[in-house]
Amino acid sequence: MTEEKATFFFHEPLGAGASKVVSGMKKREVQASVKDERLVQRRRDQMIKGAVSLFKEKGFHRTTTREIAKAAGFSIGTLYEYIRTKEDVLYLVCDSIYDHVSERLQEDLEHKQGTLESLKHGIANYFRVIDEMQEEILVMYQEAKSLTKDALPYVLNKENEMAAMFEKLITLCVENGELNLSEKQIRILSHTIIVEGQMWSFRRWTLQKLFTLEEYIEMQTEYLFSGINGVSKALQKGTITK
Amino acid sequence: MTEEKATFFFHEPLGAGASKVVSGMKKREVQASVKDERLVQRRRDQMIKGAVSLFKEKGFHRTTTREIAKAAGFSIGTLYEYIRTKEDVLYLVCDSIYDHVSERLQEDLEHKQGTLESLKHGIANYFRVIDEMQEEILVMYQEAKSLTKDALPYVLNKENEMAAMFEKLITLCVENGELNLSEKQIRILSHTIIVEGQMWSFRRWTLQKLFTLEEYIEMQTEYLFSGINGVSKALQKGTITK
Amino acid sequence: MTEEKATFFFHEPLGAGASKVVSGMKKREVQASVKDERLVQRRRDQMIKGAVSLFKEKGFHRTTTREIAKAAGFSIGTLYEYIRTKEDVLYLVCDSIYDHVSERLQEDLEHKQGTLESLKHGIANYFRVIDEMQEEILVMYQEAKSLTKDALPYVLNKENEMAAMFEKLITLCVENGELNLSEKQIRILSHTIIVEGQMWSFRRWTLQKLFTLEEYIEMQTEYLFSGINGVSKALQKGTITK
Amino acid sequence: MTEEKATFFFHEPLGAGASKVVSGMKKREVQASVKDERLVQRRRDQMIKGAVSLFKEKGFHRTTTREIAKAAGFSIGTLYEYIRTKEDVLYLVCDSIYDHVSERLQEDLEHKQGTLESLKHGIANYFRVIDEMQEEILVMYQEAKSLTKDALPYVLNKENEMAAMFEKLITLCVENGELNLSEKQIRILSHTIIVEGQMWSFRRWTLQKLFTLEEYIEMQTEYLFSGINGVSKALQKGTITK
DNA sequence: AATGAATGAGAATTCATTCAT
DNA sequence: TATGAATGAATTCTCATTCAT
Repeated sequence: MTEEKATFFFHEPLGAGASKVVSGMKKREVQASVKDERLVQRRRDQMIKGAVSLFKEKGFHRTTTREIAKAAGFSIGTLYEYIRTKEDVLYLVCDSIYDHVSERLQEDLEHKQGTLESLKHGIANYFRVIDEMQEEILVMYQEAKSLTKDALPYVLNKENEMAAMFEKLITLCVENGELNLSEKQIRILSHTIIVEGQMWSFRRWTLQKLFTLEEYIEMQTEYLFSGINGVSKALQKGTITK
Repeated sequence: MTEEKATFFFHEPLGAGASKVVSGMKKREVQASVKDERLVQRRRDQMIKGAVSLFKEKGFHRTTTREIAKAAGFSIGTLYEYIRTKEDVLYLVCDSIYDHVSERLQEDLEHKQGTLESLKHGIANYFRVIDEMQEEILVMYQEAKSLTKDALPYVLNKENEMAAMFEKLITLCVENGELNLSEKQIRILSHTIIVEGQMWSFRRWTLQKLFTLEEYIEMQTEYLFSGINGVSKALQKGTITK
Repeated sequence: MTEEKATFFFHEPLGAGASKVVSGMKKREVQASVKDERLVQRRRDQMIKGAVSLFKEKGFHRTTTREIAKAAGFSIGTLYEYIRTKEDVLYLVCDSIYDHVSERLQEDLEHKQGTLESLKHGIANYFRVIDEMQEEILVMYQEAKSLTKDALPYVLNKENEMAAMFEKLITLCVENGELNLSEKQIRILSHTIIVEGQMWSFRRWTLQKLFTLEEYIEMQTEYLFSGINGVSKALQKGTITK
Repeated sequence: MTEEKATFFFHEPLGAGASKVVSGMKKREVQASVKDERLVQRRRDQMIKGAVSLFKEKGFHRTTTREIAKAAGFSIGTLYEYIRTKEDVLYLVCDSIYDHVSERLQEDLEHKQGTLESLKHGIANYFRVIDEMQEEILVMYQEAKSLTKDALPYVLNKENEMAAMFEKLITLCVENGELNLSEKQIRILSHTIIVEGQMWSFRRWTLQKLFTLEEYIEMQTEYLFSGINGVSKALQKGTITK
C-alpha cells in the first residue's frame, strides 16, 4: 500500500506528512513531560475515560480542555503534562477505542478455522462488539476527521487492520475450498461486513427501533450469504420465517 | 413513526423539542432580514456554494463565518442579513445537499416498474449519484451532528425519505411477485443499499483505489442479489469473471 | 452665566464646544436632507413618538435605529433622511419632552400673582405635570447623559429655564412682601422644588406605593413651607392630621 | 415590604424574577473561575477601580470590556476569570459604591441619640459623604438602570436600607418627644433628605457654582427644619443672614 | 509532579450608516 | 422622497496553552 489520498472521514487532502500506511505500523508517539511511564499510562487512561464520555455528549469541538481535565480528575495544568495539544486527546481516544475493538475481535478470531460456520460466527461476534461499543464507535467515526494530517495514517492503518482481519478469515475459507472468491471480491466483502456493522451503530435511531441485535445479525447474515434472491426464495419455500 | 430518540449522527439525546419525524414535513424556516425572496434565494445559493467548499476543506467548526462570507462573495454583515446564526449555514448546506440527492434520485426512480431489472438500475443510479456528489455526501454526514436539536428532525426526516424511496421500489417488486420479502426485510434491505452507497464515499480512500465505480456497482449488486454463496458458486461455474 | 463645567447628568467634563448657556438660546439644528419643513416636522414627530416608547422600554443604547424607524412607521433609509446620527434622535426626544413639560408649566404659570397661594398652586401643578409625564421624565433624565458635548448646553439651558420659572414665581412673592428670601435662598428653593417633583418619578417604586399624588403634594407642600418643626407642631396641635 | 413593581431608575417593568426586597438580603453572587477568595477580592477591587473611572468618563455602554481590563491592569482573559458578563462589572461597581456610602453613613449614625442636634448632624454628615463621593454617586444612579432584572432587587434593597437609616434617626427623635411625626411623614422625610443629598451631586453644574458645600448644608437644613415660612421670618428678624 | 492564574488570539454577532435604485 | 440591501468596524466572550509557584 502506498501514498494515500485519504479522504475517509477526513477533509483535507493529505500532503507530504501523511503517507505510507504500513501494516505493523508503530504507534504515533504523544509526548508527555512526565517521565514515569506507568504514571503516564494511568493518567492517560483517566483522561481517555473522561474524554470519551464528554465527546459522546457534546463532540470534540464543543468539549473544552478544562472539562476534560476535570472529568479526568485533575487540573488543566496536569492535563498538559501528559499531552501537547487538545488534538492529542482525540488521538488517544480514537487509538484507545480502536484498540479495544481490535482486541475484542482478535480474541474471538483467534481460533479461525476456515469454515463458513466460523466466518458467520466471526461476523456475528463483530456485530455484538459493535453493539456493546456503539457509543465509542460513534465518537470515533464522527470525530476522527478532526485529527490532523499526521495522525491520520495511524487511524487509516487501524481501519485497514480491521478489514484485514476479515480478509484473513475469508481467505481461509477460500483456501479451504469453502468459498470461491477473487482477491477483489474478498476485499469488497470485508469492507461491506465492517460497514454493515457500523450501520447498526450509525443508524440505530431507526434500526434499533425495528430490530433486536440478534434479529439484525440473523437478517444481515442471511442477506450477506444468500443475497436478495436467496432470501426471497427461502422465504417462499418457508425455509426462513418472516 | 413517533417520538424519536434519535442518535443517528448526533451526540445529545434529543429532548422535547426534537420529535416527530413526519413524512411531508415542512421545511424549517431560516429567518432572513432581507425581504426580497428571490434575492434571498440567490444569496443563499452563493453562501451554500462557498460554505460547502470550505466545509469540505476544513469542516464546519474550523470554518469561520467571515470565511463563509468571503467565499460567498459578500461581507460578513451581508451574510448575517440572510441567516441568524452560523448553524443556519450548516442547516442550509445539509438541506441543499439532501435536496440535490433526492432530486437526482427521484428523477430516475420516476419510471419504477417493479422488475428486478429496474431495481438494479435504481441502485446503480443511486451509486452514481453518490459518486458524483461524494464530497457533499461526506460533508453532510460528518457535519450534520453539529446541527442543534431543532434542526435535527428535518434531517432525520430526509434520511427516512431516502430510505422510503428504495422501500417503495422493492415493495413494487414484491407486489409484482418478482421478490418475496417481509416488511422487515424490505426495511433492512433499503437501509443496507443506502449505506453501501455511502460506503463508496466514506471508504473511498481504499475502495476507489481498488475499483472503478462501475466495478464497484457490479460487485455490490452481485453480492446484494446473490450473496456470498451465490457469488462463490457463480465464480466457480465461470458465470462471472474475477 | 459663563463657561460650564457641566456634570449634571453627564460624564465627560465639557470642553471648548460646550459653553454659554444663555437664556433664550436658539435651538440646536438637526440637519435633514429633506427640504420640505412641514414634512420634516411631521416625520420627526412620528420618530419621536416611536423613539420615546422604545427608550422607555429599553433605554437609548439598547434601542436600534431600525427599531426606531419601524416604530415611526418608515424605513431605515427614510429615518436617515431626517437625522444625521442616532444621537440626533435622542436630542430630538429630550428636546421635545422638555418642550412639553415647559409648555404645560408655562400655561399654568401664566397668571402669576405673587401670592403664597399661587406659589402653592404652581408647585402642585408642577407635581401633577410630572405625574402625568413620569415616563418621559424618566427617559429624559436617564438618557440625556448620552448626548454628546455639543448637545449639552441646550439641555442644561432647558433645566435652567425650568428653574427660572419657579424663581420668577418666588421672586414675585418676595416683591409682594409675602416672602422674605435672599437671591441664593430663592435659587436653592426653586431647585429643591424641581427635584422634589422629579423625586415623585424617580422614586415612584416606593413613593407611589405609599402615597397618592395628592397626598404627596400635600405633604411635600407642608414640609416645604413649614419644615420639620412646623409640621411637627401642627401635628401636635392637631392642625393637620396624620 | 413585598412584591416590588420597581421602576426606580429602570426601564423594564420587573417580571417574576425581580421581587421581594428584603432587608438583610444576601449579596448576589458573581461567579468567578478563580478559586482563591482573597485573589478574587483583590482583582475585583482593581477591576472596580478601573471601571468606575471609565464609567465616570464615558458611561457603562460606551466602555468596552477590554478597556476595563486594561484599566484594571490585566488582560481581557483575566477579566473574564473574575466575572461572567460585562454586566457583572456594573453590578460589582454599584454594589461597591453603595457599600462605601452605607459604611460611611453607618459609621457616623452609630451614636444616634434622638436629639434634633444629632439628626442635623447626621444629615450634614450625609451631605458631606455625598460630596466626597459625588462622581461615584453619579455613576451609580446613571448606570444602575442598565442592570438586568435579577440584579435589581439587590440595588433597590440598598436604596431602602439607606432610607431606613434616616427613618431610624428620625424615629428616635419622635420617640424622645423631640419631634412629632406620623409614620408616613417620617417616610417621606427620609426620602426627601436622601434626594436633597443626591441633588448636590446631580445638579452640581449649577449648585456647586453658587454655593460651597457648607453653605448648601446650612441652607438646606434651614429649609428642612423651618420651611419657607420659617426661613422667611428668620431672615426678616435677622436671625439668619443672607 | 501538580496546580491554576494569566494570557490574547480569535470567533460570532450586531448595528449605525451609506448609497444605488 | 423613500427604500432596504450592503457594509465592516466594533464588541463581547471563549478557550487552548503557558508558566511561575
